[in-house]
Amino acid sequence: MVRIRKRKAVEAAVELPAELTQARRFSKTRSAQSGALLEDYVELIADLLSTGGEARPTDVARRLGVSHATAIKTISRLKREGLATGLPYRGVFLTQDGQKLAARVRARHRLVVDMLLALGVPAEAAEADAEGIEHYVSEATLKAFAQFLESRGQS
Amino acid sequence: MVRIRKRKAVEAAVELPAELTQARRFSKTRSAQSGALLEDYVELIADLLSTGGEARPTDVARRLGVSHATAIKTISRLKREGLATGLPYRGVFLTQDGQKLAARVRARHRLVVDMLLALGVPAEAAEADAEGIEHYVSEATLKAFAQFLESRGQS
DNA sequence: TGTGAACTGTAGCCATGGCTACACTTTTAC
DNA sequence: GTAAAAGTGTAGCCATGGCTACAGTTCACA
Ligand SMILES: [Mn+2]
Ligand SMILES: [Mn+2]
Ligand SMILES: [Mn+2]
Ligand SMILES: [Mn+2]
Repeated sequence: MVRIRKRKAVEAAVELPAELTQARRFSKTRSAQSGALLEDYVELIADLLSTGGEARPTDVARRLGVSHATAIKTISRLKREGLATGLPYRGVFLTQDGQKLAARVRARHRLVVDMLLALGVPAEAAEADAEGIEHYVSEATLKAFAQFLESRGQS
Repeated sequence: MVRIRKRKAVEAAVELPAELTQARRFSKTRSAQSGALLEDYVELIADLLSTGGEARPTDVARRLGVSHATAIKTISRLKREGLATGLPYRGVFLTQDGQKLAARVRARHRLVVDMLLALGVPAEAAEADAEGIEHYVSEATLKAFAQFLESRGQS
C-alpha cells in the first residue's frame, strides 16, 4: 500500500541559476574547510619558531590538543604540500611558501579578533570564534573589517 | 654527523595554562566543524519543505553541489542522529529536534549575512562567507552582532 | 497500460584527520 | 658512561564525507 506523490510540479521555472549559485557557495565553503587545518598548523609552527626558535611535533600537538601521532601525520602532509621541511628527530621548519602563508594567516587572524573585540565580544569568545571564522573570510570581507576598524580609530 | 640540540630550555615558566587554553579553543573549533555539515543539511531540508512541501535527496544533492549518493549517505546520518525521518523513496522530513535546529540555524545564518552586509561586504561575498562563518559564531558573538545591527537601525 | 526516464538506494573505493599501541632515537640525569 | 625519561616515528584502527558504478523503484506520458 504505497501512496502516489506528484513530482516535477511546475517545471521549476528556470530556477536553476539560483540552485547553481548556492551549490557554488557550498563548494567554496568545502574548499576553505580543507585548507583550514593546514593554515592553523602553519600559523602555529611560525609562532613556535619565532618564539622559541624551534617547532617540535610534541609542542604542536600539545598546543592543538591532539595526539603527537596526529600532529606528525599532518606535518608530513605539510611537507608533502611544500609548506614545511625538516629532518627526522630534528623539528619542523617552514619553506618560503609556508612562511608566506603563515604571514597572511596571522594577519587575518588578528584582524578577525580585533573586529570581534571592537564589536564588544568578550576576549575569550573572540579568540575562540576567530579560530574558526578566520578560515572562511574572503578578501572582500577582510577589507570591510579593516575599514570598520579604521573608522573606529582602532588600528 | 648529527648535531646536538638543547631541549627544555627554561622549564617553561608555568606557561602551561596558555597552552591548555589554546588547545581548548582548537578543540572547540573541531567540534563546531563536525556539526557544520549537519546544520547545512537541516537548514536546506527545512527550506525545501517550506518552499515546495517536500525534500528529495536529489534536490538536496543539487543544491549542495554533491552527488546524490553523498546526500543520501549524509541524510541517513541525520536520521541516525534523530534529526530527520522518512521512508524509502518517500522523501525526507525533519523531526521535532530537526525543526528546532533548523530554526536556530536559519536565524543565525540571516544574522551573519545581515551583519556582513551592514559592514559593506558585497552581497554575493556576504552570502558565500556566511555559509562558512555561521558555524563558528558563539552566542556571545551573535549577541554582539545583533546589538550592532540594532544600533544601526537595521532590524 | 507499458515503458523509458528520473529518481533512490547500495556497494565499494579514496583521502582526511582523529586515536592507541609499540618501536626507535635523543636527551637528561645520575 | 649508562639508564631512564622524553620525544619521535610507524602501523593500524575508526568515522566522515567525497566519488563512481550499478541495481532497484517510481513516475510521466505516449
Ligand atoms: Mn583557525
Ligand atoms: Mn588562527
Ligand atoms: Mn553553512
Ligand atoms: Mn547556512
